[in-house]
Amino acid sequence: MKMTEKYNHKNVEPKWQKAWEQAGIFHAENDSSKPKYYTLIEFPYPSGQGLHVGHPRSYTALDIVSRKRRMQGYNVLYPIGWDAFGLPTENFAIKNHVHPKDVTKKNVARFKSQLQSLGISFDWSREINTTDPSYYKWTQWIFLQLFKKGLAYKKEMAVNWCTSCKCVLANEEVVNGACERCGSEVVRKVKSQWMLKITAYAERLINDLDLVNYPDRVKAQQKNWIGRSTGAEVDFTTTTGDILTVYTTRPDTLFGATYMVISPEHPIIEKLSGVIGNMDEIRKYQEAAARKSDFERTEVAKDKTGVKIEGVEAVNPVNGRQIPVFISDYVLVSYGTGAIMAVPAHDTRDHDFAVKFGLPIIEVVKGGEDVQKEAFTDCATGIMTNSDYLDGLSVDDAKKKIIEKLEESGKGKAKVNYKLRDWVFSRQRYWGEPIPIVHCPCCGAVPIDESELPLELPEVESYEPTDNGESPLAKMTDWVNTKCPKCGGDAKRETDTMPQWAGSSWYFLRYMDPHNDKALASKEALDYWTPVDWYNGGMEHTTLHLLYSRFWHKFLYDIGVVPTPEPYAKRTSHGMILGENGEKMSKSRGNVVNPDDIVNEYGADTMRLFEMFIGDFENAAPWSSSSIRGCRRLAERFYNLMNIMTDDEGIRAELEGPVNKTIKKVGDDIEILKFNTAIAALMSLINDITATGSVTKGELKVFTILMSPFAPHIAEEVWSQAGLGEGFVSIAPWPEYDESKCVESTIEIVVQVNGKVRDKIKVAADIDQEGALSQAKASEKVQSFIEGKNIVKEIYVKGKLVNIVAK
RNA sequence: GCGGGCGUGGUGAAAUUGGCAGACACGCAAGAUUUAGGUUCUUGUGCCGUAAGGUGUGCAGGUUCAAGUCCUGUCGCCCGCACCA
Repeated sequence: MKMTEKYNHKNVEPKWQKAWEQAGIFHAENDSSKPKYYTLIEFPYPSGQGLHVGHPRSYTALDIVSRKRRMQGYNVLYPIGWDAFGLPTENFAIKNHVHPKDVTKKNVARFKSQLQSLGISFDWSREINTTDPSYYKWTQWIFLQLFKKGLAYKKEMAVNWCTSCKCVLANEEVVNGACERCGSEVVRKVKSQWMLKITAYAERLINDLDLVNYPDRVKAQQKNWIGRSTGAEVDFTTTTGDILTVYTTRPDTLFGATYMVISPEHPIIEKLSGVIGNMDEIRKYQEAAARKSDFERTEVAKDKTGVKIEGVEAVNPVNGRQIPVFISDYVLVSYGTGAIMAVPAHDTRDHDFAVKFGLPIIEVVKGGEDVQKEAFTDCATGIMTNSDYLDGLSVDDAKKKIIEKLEESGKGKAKVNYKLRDWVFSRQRYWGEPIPIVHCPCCGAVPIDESELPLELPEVESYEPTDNGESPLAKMTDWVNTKCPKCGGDAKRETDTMPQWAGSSWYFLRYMDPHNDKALASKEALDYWTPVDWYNGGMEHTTLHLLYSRFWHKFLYDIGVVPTPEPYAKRTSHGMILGENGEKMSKSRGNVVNPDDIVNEYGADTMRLFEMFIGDFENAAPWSSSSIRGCRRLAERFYNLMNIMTDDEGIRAELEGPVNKTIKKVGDDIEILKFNTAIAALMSLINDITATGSVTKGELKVFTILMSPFAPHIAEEVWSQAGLGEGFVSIAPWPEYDESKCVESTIEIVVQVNGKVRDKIKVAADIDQEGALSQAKASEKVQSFIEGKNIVKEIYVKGKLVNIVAK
C-alpha cells in the first residue's frame, strides 16, 4: 500500500482551481438541452476592506446547491459581478485624489482573487460590473422606459438630507433619523428630486408574494413595510365652507370624533390665513416643527404638542356637530391626507392629546373600561353605541354601513392607503449612473435619445460634493450645457446621478446575456433563464434591494421585456457570522477575522466546511478559531482514507445502510439549507468507515462525490489520486440511494414503563404490536418495574417504542 | 405599540407527524503511540449519586400513556417597523 503524502492545501487548491477554469466546467450554456437552474447570490460591493468572512457563508451555500445541481444534470447559471457604484469608493477617491474608477478596479481585483481562492464555482465568463458603461447603458435605458411610462418624475419635496454625505437619501436609507451609511444626522430639506413611482406597484408587490417561495419573515417584513391599510376618506366641511378630507381606518367611530388635527404643513392653513385668528401662534408652531429633524420629531413623540386654530371649526358630516381643528406634528403630512379626525375614546394618541387639551371624549364602542381614563382600541369585540344608526352593530358591520352611507351622501368613500412612499431616486454625487435627461427651458425634462446611451460620466477634476447640494457634475459646464433633443435649443443636462440601488435592481437579468449590446439581454436568454430559481441574500436587503428589484422586474414585465411577473422564485437568507465574542465583527471591536488568513492556514475547503458547519444557516453564529480544527480534521481524515483503500469496487454489507442513509441525508439537507447536519452525517459516515480499518474503492467513490460540493478541491484530488472515476468529480453524477437499504432489518426499540425508559430491546424491523409487547415484557428490567402492578394500558409505536402503563 | 424570531451541557449546536433529549463537533479528562511548538488513535464526558436510581430543554401551570415540540400565563434576549390615524 502506497502512503500518500500529508495533505497540503497550498498545492492542491490552486491546482484544481486552474484546472476547472481551463476546462470551463462551470460555464453555463445559453443553448442547452438540459434543464436550467439559476442560483444567485447578492453581488458584492467591492469595498476597500476586502472580503469579509460573512461573504463566503452565502456564496458557499449556493455553491453547494449549484454543484449538486450540476451533478444532477442541470445546466446551472451561478454568476458573479460587482455592485461598484457608491459612496465609500467615492469618498476614498476624494480623500486620496484618485479616480473612483481606479479605486474600483483595484478593489475588484482584490475581491476577485480572494473569491477565486475559495473555489466557488462561479461562471467567471459572465462577470459584470455596474460601473461599466456597457452595463449602465441598460440601467439608463430602463430609467428612460420608466420615464416614458410616467413612473419617473421630478418633484419639489422635503427630502432626507445627510449632513455628512451631502446627499439625499431614500426613506429606506434613514435609520433612526440617521444616515444608514455614515450615521450622521439627517435633516429635511426641500429639493427638486427624481422620484420613481413604486407606490403604483404597492398592491402587486404585496399580492404577488403569493407567487413566490420566500421565508415568512421576509414576506411579513415586506408587507409591513408597504403597510397597506383599509379605511375611508371622509370630507368634513369647515365653517369657512372649505373641505377638509381625512383618512381613517376606523370610520365606524365617526360619531366619536370630537376634534380634528391637521399636520403643520397642511396647505389649508395658508388658504385660511386671513380667517385664522391666531396666525402668529400657528406660524411659530410651523417653524418649530420644520426645524425639528425626523429624529427629534419622532423621538419627542411621548408628549403631544399642538395649537388650536382660532376662528375655524369643522362640521362632522354624520351629525352636523361643530368641532375644533388643531395643528400638531403628530399628524404627518406625508401619509393619508395630512389630516385626521380625532376619536380620543378609541385611539391612544388622540386620547393623550385630548387629555392634554381638555377635549371631550365620547365612547362609541362599548366593551372597554372607562374611556375617560384610557382609550379602548380593541375593535374586534366591541359593539357600537352613541352612534345613531350604527348603535348595536359590531365594529366590522358598522364600518361597512358607514362607508355605504358616506358614499350615498357623497361625503366619503372607501380608501386603501400605503405607508410605502415613492422612491427618491436622485443623488447629488459623482460616482453613480448619470440620469439621461436634459432640462430644456422650452420643453421641460426631455429624455435623451436611446441611441445616445450610454450617457457616460465625464472626467471631473474634483469629486467633492458641493455645499449647496448640487452634484459635482454641475461644475462640468462642457458636459452640462447641451442641446435639447426635442427642440434643439440650449439646454442643460441633469446633474444628479442614480442611487446605488439602481444597478442592483436588474443585474440578475444581465447575467443571462452579459455581452449583448443590442438589448439588456436577448429575448431567448430571458425566456430561458427567468426566473432566478434560488436567490440567497441578507435580511438587511428585504425592504431595499429586494423590494426595488421586484418593482423594476414587474415594470419590465409590464412593458414586455421579461416573461415572468416575479424575478426570484425562491429566496433564502443567511445569518451573520459574528466575532468570536458573539458581537458583530468590526474593526473598532477588534474581532475581525480575515478570510485570507483562514485560507492560508487551513485551506479553502476547511473554511467552506467550517462556515457551513458553524450552525443553523439562517441564524447568526459566532466564529470559533478552535472549532475550525474539527473541519480540518475531517478534510485530513478524508484524504487519509486513500491509505487504507482496497481495490474492491463494491460497498461492504455492513456499510450499505450507513452509505445509503448518508446519500439521502446529505442530499435532502442541502435542499433545506441544513448544511450543518449534512456535514455531521458525513463525519458520522467517515467514523463508521474508519472503524472498519479499511475502505473499498466503491465506498470511497461515493464518499468523495458527497464531499465534493462542500470541499471540492480535496474531493477532486482524492478522485484523481485514487483513480475513482473519469474527469472531474465536480461534474460526476450525484449518487442515487436505495430506500430499502436505508431501513435496518433489526432495530432497537425503547421500552418505557409509565413513560420512563427502562430498557431497549433488539427486534426485527417488521415486528407487530403483540410481538413487541411480549418481548418487552420479557425483559428483566421491565419486569422489575411492573411487578405487582396492574397493566392498565399498552402503547406500541411502530419501529420506535413500547410504553407500558402500570399501576 | 405592531410584526418576526429566539431561550437546550463548559462551548457551537442536533432532535419528521408529540415517541430514547444532547446527534455531530469544540473543549476537557485519562490512557496508548509518538511528533517534542498545536500530531494521531482509544476511552470517558448534562447534572446529583460509588451504585441502583433520581433529575434535566428560561420560569409557572395545563393537555397526554408520552411534551424541547401542543395550549395558557410569565420572564429575558435579538431583529425589523413605528405618532402611518
